Amino acid sequence: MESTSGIPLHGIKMIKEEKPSTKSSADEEVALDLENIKDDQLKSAKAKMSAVREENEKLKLVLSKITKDYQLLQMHFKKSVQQELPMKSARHKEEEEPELVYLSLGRCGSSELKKADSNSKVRKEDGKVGQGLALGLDCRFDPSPNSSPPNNFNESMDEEPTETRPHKKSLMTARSEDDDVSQQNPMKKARVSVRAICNAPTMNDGCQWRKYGQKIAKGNPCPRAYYRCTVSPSCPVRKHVQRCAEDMAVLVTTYEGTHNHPLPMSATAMASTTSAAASMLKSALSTSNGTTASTAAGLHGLSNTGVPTRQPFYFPNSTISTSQSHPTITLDLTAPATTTSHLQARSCLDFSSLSSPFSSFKSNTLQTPWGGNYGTLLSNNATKHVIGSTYSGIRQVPHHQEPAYQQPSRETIAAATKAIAANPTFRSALAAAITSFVGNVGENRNSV
DNA sequence: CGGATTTGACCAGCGC
DNA sequence: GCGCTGGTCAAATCCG
Repeated sequence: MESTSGIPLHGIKMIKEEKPSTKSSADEEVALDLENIKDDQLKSAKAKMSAVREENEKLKLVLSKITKDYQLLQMHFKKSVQQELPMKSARHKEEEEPELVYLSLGRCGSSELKKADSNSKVRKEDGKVGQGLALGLDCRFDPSPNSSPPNNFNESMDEEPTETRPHKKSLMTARSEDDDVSQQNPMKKARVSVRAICNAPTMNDGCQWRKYGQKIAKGNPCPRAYYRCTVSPSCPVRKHVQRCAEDMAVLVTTYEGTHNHPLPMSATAMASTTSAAASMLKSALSTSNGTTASTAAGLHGLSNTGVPTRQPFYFPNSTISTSQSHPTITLDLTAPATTTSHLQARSCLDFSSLSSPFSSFKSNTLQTPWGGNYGTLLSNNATKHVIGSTYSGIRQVPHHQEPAYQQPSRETIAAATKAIAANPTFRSALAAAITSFVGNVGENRNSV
């Protein structure tokens, strides 16, 4: 609170200035002057205090609202999960699928699981059965009480086996094991590609990466750089970065895999987003029989037939492709989103800037870990606004005008919760984001 | 000196 | 089977 600290200092300074000038005057005059000065200071201080109190009350209201909404979402989440369980089990019986639904970034597709199961006898020997296959690359809904929520990397890591990255010679054997799975699966690891304007050689997503290769790809004069996550030696996440041939300012970052370790706050935004996108990609492909290009229509909550699906997950300017058997969802952040009026400038991504999601709290705009704001989140068209070009810490260049926080109407909240409840992928991503968000509220308030 | 980066070589998958 | 391409490895090099 700079304003509060500034007032008394100014007052002290005034007193110091006044004292020597009244030295020769009568003591009464001095006393009167001092009293007047003190009164003025007191009044201004009181005014400031009341203003601060008001602001504090506002913040409290906002916080309580967030907490309520969070609890509401949690309730909806639990309810819908309970409701979906019988539906899912019925659906699985139809498709002869295993009970677990794997929404994974590349591994553990249902068919893959079956094949993996067939190989389980072999794999049991080295104790990597099942779980080894799950190795942090999936987000799943598991009816068992021990299951972790999807997209929650911290928790998912806890239940995963701690696999150390095989080095050098052992790498080959490990890769061959991995290949056993991938060779059996025609659909390779899902990828999330992010196109964004970025001047830096790589997009700062808050994670630690080590470059392990560079290659000139076909049809692009710019070399493609290959990175792997070095936060944890066993982390399977890779990314490759390449400038767009058509527009050198556009940086295309493609992520593959899911972190199997706790992420710094600054990195969770991107990880959650890519994971959610990958999960949605998976579901989008499954609804379109896994063939190419469900396209943006599917991402806007419509199936290829134009009929609304159960996926109101919204990624504007996004496309799906399955080139080279790699299902890839591309999030294009270079073009302005049609639904986000206040974020139409070309964006330069810096996900690491999200370490302080409440940076704009002063203006009553609640910054979410996506870099969007809570006002937008619960404004009209709530489901449309949540994830789009507003997501994931977009740093606007030039600085965008921050929208004022709008009190969401009941209908809006109802619509938002309905939409959220309808989509498990969105739910999980939102829950993770809100969890971190609410956590930050607490931290911030404690630190003040 | 240790870690990160560079870069040529190698391997696997895919299409013809 | 062969060539092309993407992806990875690992020795050499760079850098703090």
